Amino acid sequence: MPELPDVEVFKRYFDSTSLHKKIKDVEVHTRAILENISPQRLESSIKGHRFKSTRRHGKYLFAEVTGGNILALHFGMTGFLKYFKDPETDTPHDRLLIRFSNGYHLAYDCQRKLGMITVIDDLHDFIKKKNLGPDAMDPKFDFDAFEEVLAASRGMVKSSLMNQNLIAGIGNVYSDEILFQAGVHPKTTSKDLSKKAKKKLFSTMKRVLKTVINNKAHPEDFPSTYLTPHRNKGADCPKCDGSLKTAKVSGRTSYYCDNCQQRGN
DNA sequence: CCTATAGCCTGACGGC
DNA sequence: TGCCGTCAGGCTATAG
Repeated sequence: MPELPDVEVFKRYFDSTSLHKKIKDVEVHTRAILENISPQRLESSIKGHRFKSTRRHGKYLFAEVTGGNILALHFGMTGFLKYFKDPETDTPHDRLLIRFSNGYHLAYDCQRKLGMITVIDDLHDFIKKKNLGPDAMDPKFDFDAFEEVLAASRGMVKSSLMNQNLIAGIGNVYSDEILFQAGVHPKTTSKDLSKKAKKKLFSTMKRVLKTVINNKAHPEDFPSTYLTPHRNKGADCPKCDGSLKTAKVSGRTSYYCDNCQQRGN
């Protein structure tokens, strides 16, 4: 579930709660969540420092500490952050706990352990190693770049949108939303899209991501024509009289409306 | 080269 | 009541 907009909301939460505070202690509660680093090395990389800035690329969040090390976080599908003071209000699956000297804590919670945490020293090296495509919200990722991505992939357009090596940040839920708002059927093959449809898809992608971020990624606050709050079997289409359908695309359940979303065009 | 699928992981839910 | 199968969807590894 944590896709680009969700992680952007996490970033802002991190910024408003955890920047510039002295890191008193670091506790790794689940070492399986660590990638290529020991609990000891993670601890010594950030302990005694302060977070000075954060960045986001796709679904990854990066927090740089004084001294240069960068804490890299991925949220899998159940990850989130919580800043709190009272230990009673700790989350049930806190895999990493950062204690600040002001008495507050930042927990990284991830029930299903599908997320990951590591420490890196160079952002661009990391992005390169992970073979991540451009961030979907990066202004430099413009229509020409988007068109190249679609031209390079032969499969279904939903698969292209979700492929992190092509575009970083879009997952199952928001690819469905983008396709629904653009009126494109998820099983449309990329090569069947007209120039006009590609342009609409591109501008819709940017607009949907921005709208979701502006609504703090809370589906209940999305515009009434949005699909996301209706992701359950047999739900009514928020735009027409029909009901939503599901189909498997790239092994994921895709929600769509046969009436509102056309193949091709 | 490319895309599709299985599996990791945990908890919720429905059927029997 | 309680057990089992299925599903959720982030990713990687492997099969096609």
